[in-house]
Amino acid sequence: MSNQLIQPRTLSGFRDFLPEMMIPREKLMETARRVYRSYGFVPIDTPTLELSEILCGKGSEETDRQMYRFQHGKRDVAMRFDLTVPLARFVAQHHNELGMPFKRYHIGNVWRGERPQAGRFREFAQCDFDTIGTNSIASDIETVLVINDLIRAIGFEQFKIRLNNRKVLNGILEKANLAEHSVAVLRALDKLPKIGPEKVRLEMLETTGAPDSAIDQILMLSQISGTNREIIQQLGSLCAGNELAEQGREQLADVIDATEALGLTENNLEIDVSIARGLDYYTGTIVETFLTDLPSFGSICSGGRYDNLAQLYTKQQLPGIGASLGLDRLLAAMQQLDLLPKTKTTAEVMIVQFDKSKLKEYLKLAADLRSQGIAVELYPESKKLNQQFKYADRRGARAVIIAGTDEFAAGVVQVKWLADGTQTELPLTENSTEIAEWLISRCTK
RNA sequence: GUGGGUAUAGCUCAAUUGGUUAGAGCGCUGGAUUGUGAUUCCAGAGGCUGGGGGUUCAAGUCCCCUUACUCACCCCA
Repeated sequence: MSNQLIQPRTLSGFRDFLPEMMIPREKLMETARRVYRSYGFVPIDTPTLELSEILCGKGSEETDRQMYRFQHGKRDVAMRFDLTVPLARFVAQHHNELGMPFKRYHIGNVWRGERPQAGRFREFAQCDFDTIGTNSIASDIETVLVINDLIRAIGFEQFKIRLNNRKVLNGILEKANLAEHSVAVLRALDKLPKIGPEKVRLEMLETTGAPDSAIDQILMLSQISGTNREIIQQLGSLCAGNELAEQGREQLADVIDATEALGLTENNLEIDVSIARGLDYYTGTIVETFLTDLPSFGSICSGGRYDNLAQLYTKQQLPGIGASLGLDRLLAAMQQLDLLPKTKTTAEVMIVQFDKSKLKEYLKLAADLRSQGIAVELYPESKKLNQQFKYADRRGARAVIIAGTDEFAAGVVQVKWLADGTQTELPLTENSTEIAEWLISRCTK
């Protein structure tokens, strides 16, 4: 027998989640679910593994390179790179059963074999929501509203949703006779806030070989500034004469009008004509979302409109729009901003096991409180009180219930509130209702 | 995938120009305290200095490889 131990470790870009990280992580998922459901999105799931021909067909060379892919027996399989391509396969396969329009959300892990960095992992969860089967601008507006609700429900007020429209970009590219270079031009344009107009210009000249005058036309976009309405106005002359661009500009105006009427301000929603996003399938509205306090983390929620989601798998034309919350990136950002609670417990209340002979009474009290909606933990051993208290405190419980010989004789319990150390005596009645009420009134604060 | 930086206890960091047995704070376990956490005092556990190889009388320290993290690209949640 070898006594050589295997060093416990995880693959680069893959992580363990300890309880204090997993508790807020699950809470984020619950928040996302709640917000999505409030708009009528319904949950689906798809396999993490698919045939490579399903996942690789659509992507660029870059996504193919990042895909985890292997042979299993005779099959060539791959791990999903995002949740959108599986959705395309899913709706192509099931659209008769689903009916259109179809609004789904999907929370799941995806895998990308790229170099990890802060907020960038090789395995991470995405929380997608999409509306399939409609071109209505109402869906574009709702997509922005969902993102706004979602980020606020998570607890942020300092964030910026950046809005743009690919029709504006593509229309202006057409006007400048640069349509054939759209990928290179948009890729360079996307870097505008990061590297500035001069470097963007150089990159465009280098990659396209287009004349200065054409590049200048594109770079007019970098001159645009002001309020959302001013930007729309300034876009007027840039878009003039190109149907696609004008259509895009109108859609931008529609989204701004509607969301403004519902109370979204420029603090949280801003047109940014330089953003281009995922260069493969977006065709209309595009959005990305940044935390004001951590802009370098990149977008935590991005998406956009596409004309034909499932064209690889069906002849049905399926337009749609959706976005994806980068749950693990957001979690990493919150950790860096020290916004995560330190709690290591899921029970707000702990009962100490004071008197071993009263185990049944403790179990009954715990069951009573649970049935009234309180998460309760009974300390598993009848150890010294100070150790039991220490456990409750270290894990982040809010209250401890103590019942010893004296209390049982008097028909009461002591409830200690750990934050301030105060102790309250409450009657131990048939269903522990008074104790439950007291705890509920304190714990919800 | 390309290029730079870093790696010492669970965490944050020490350790003369290479020189005895690698230290501290926090955290963890127990005790002081058999009816009370967070404060105080005491004790203990925890390190093949990320892993492997090399130079040297001698390596945490110098060299090479590797792995992980990190930053910039690429791309993107």
